[in-house]
Parts: sequence; structure tokens; C-alpha cells
Amino acid sequence: MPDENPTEGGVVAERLTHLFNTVHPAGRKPYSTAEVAKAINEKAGERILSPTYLWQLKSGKRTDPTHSRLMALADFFGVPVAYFYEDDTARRTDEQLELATALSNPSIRQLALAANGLSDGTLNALLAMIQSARHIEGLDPASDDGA
Amino acid sequence: MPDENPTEGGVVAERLTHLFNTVHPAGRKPYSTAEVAKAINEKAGERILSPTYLWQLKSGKRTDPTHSRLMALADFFGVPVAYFYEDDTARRTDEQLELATALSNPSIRQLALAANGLSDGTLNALLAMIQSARHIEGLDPASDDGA
DNA sequence: TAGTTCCGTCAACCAAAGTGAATGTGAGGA
DNA sequence: TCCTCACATTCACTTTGGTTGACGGAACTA
Repeated sequence: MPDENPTEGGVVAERLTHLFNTVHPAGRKPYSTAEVAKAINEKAGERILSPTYLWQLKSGKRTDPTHSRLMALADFFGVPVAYFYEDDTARRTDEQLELATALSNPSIRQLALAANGLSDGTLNALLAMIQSARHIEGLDPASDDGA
Repeated sequence: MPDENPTEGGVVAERLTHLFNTVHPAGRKPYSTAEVAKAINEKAGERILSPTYLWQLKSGKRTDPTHSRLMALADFFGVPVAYFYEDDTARRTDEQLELATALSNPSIRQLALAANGLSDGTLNALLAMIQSARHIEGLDPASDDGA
């Protein structure tokens, strides 16, 4: 039988795809499966998974990985293991994912920490400044899908 | 032959054995593997694992179960999945998420997100501005404990 | 246009996870 | 003593997680 159903086929696939699309250094296109596999293996110092298998997981051909491999993946993307299976963990994590990648830039982390405690008025003024800077540098307006 | 080498079979076996020994209704002897397997399968409404396999995990003959099975076991014994592994991975990701939640001020979130992708020069300029704003508003200079 | 490289995709294969059925053993019970 | 029941243990077998190697297409270069 042709398995078309994307939700039944695998939550893991869905979440993984989402991670690939969203978690990557700014100004860079998404990681390839080969890159991620290589990074994971090198960090671990042993072979954890192959590029092909990672692709199979991502595309739903394989659905239920060994816990140790899932841990390695979660670690790489900086999400808790439960992200791949539990809905509200995923939702909460997603909200923080974009912020977390932004904060992987040391300058931005510094910025955020420095801004902590400032009055709302000042924060708004700063935000306005940043928005025009984005415009000047030819970036998209920052998405503000506030909770 | 005396007790098997406890490290040989892996952490999972050790933890699982401990759970079998300690987690059971008072005034009752420990669950048998068959009991646990049956309980898990009945609760799930489908076959998750066999008694034999559970015993193999417990005794270290099998070491790296599928994540879904591990979840079922953790659920039965009422422990988090991470319990079965020496999970400093989990601890590290948790810390990461803490940083994100710590910055729960929506304005600062917005600020950080908007700043994402800006050039280093602009970021430095912004940081300088923020620093003087702190001064003006009578706040301490932002601590910059790097790393 | 041809050569190179990287990537996603696929199919055949291998190894390890997971099962079923049989054997051994000790505790009751008639 | 013999039977039986519940459990741990073992092993040959099946299933599926995971790998290897190859192919075609897109992007870059000469």
C-alpha cells in the first residue's frame, strides 16, 4: 500500500524536516544531511549514523530510530529528545528555536543581555532603529509572530 | 559464576534492574518481566515488546532499544526517558533552553530576533547605543561574562 | 560542451533489534 | 514422590533499523 499520509508515517520525519529548515546559521542555506551526519560522527568520535540513514529518517522511510541515535540528533540541533515525539515539547521548543539560533551569535547574545532592564520606551526606540538597519542592509523585516 | 560485570551490558541494563528491584507495590515481591511486558502492551493497546526482550534488556543481552520502546518502559516505571542514560546531553540542552526562557521579556525577544543577520558593525553600534541607554536610565553596565 | 562536485534518491544488502517456542529450575500442593 | 505452575534463561528465527554503493540532476567551472 502506498503510504501517503505524512502525519501517520512519522512524527519524527516531520520534526526533523522542520529542524533542517529552521536550524542553521544565519546567512547560510540549510544543512545537508551529509553535513549533519558528518558533524555528529566527528563530534562523537565514532560512527553514529550514515548520511543516507539520516535522509531516510527525514523523509519518513525509517521511523523509529534507536534511542542513542535520536539523542545524537537532538544534541546536534539543540533540542530535547522529547521534541521528536511529544507535541507540547515541540511547540514550546519551536517558539524558542529561532531565538536560540539568533543567540548563537555572541554579539546578539550580548545585545540581548545588555538590553535587559531597559525601559519599554527605550526598547521600542532601539527596535525601531534595528528595523531601519535591517532595511538599510537589505534584510527582510523581522518576523514578529508574537505569542 | 558470580555477578556479571555491571558495566559490560550498559547503563540501560543497570538502571532497568534497579527499577525492577525498587519500583513495585509495597508488600509485594518485584514484578516479573512477563508482568511488566503484559502491562505495557495492554495499556498501549498494541504489542510494544515481548517478555523475552524485556529480560534481554534487563540482563544486558540487548542494549540499544528503539526510542518508542524506551518511552513505554519509562512510562511504566514513572521515570523520565533520560533516566536510562547518563544524560549530560539532556542537561546541556536544558541549560541552552534556560538561557532562552530567561529572556522572557517579549520586547527583548523581539529585539534579538530583529538583530539576527545584521552585520557586525551595526551590531556593535547598537550595543554602544544600548550601553549609553543603560547609563542614562541609571542601570549598571551590562555584565559581559563571555563564553 | 564537457568535467567536477555536491546533493537527494533508490535498491540491495548486512547487522542488530526483537520474537516464539522450548528447556531448566525452584516453590508449593496433593 | 510426582505434578504443576510461574518464572528465568536460551537459541534459532524473523523483522527492521541502518549501511553501502550507484545513479541522475543541479550548480559551478573551464
